[in-house]
Amino acid sequence: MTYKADKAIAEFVEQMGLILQAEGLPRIAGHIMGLMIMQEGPFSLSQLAERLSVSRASISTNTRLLEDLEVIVRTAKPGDRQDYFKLSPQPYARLLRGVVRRMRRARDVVESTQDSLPEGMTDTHERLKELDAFYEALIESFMDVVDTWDAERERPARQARQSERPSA
Amino acid sequence: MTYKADKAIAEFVEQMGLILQAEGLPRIAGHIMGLMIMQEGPFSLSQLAERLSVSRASISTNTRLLEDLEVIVRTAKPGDRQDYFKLSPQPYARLLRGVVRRMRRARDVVESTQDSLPEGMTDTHERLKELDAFYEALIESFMDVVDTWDAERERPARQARQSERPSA
DNA sequence: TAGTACGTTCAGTATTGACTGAACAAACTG
DNA sequence: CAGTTTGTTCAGTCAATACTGAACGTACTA
Repeated sequence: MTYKADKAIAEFVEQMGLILQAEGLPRIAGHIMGLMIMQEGPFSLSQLAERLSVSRASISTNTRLLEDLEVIVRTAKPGDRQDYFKLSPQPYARLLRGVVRRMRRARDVVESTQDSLPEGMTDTHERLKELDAFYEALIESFMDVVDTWDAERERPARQARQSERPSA
Repeated sequence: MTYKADKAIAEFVEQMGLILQAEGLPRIAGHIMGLMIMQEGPFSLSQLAERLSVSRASISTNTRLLEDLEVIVRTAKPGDRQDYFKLSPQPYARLLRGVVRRMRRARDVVESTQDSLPEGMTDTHERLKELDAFYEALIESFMDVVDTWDAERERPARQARQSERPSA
């Protein structure tokens, strides 16, 4: 019964749009990512536009965005001039790396404030120190998750079989 | 030299506005939080409005938001009808709890999709399983950070001295 | 070379939501 | 009771930005 599948796919694509949107990304980027989770692809730009009922311009900008975030990769088919897109091998870990970058920048703000603040303000320095320590713990914790994920990726595990190894 | 301090404070308040905004919260919420990190307060609603040069309406809605997120607490001064606000004891850990809640909802989407998807789609199920495992690892990692923070809070440490114990 | 397919970019539109001013309700003061 | 003070809420405005259609540049094809 393929109707049930279609409905589940449509629902998931829609929800991923909302989830990514809550993370500050365009909704369509979430739709693209959601679709690629549900169906491996690869998809051409035109296919994505038609499948998601949005303009090719939107697909172009959002695929480039996801490409910059290293969530998807652009591939080619022999004898076909179109660009094709599919999920990159470890899309979630790569996405998380971007989050870590953002948190590092936030931490930089805290630390530069610590530097430029007069010594006398002891209480303020303590609160900043606490915030800095919090960021440190969080970043470290994130990196742990990413590293664990990458380690798992070393041995071509069952959970990511096809097209996993870059030098196939 | 208090000019240097004022400049550092203004800069930090502004930056916290941008950081919180990047996390999907209103900029003014970041300003409030930033100010309270730099100066302990407590601040009345009117004080915040004047200090940050925004309307009292904005302060009202944003203090309520931060209150819901458990980042700040509303207090009272004897013989003063105004509400006063200051950072809650472990504001960052509490904020993180909200993030965890959001991620749990996202994970729910993944799992309900797994349930409603026909068994036959093996590859899709594997990708969803990977995403689910990723969320699981992330949530667990977050909870670890929060728990560690809370444990540290148990013994009234040096890094959070005044007004730390609820039953003073 | 002209023609076509493909992806990108740019100006314009539409939507979202942050912020404001004003009206309002509740609690206090004389 | 009338008059303040305080916080909330609501309609309206404004700014940010996601998305579209059209124009453009490039590369392939006949």
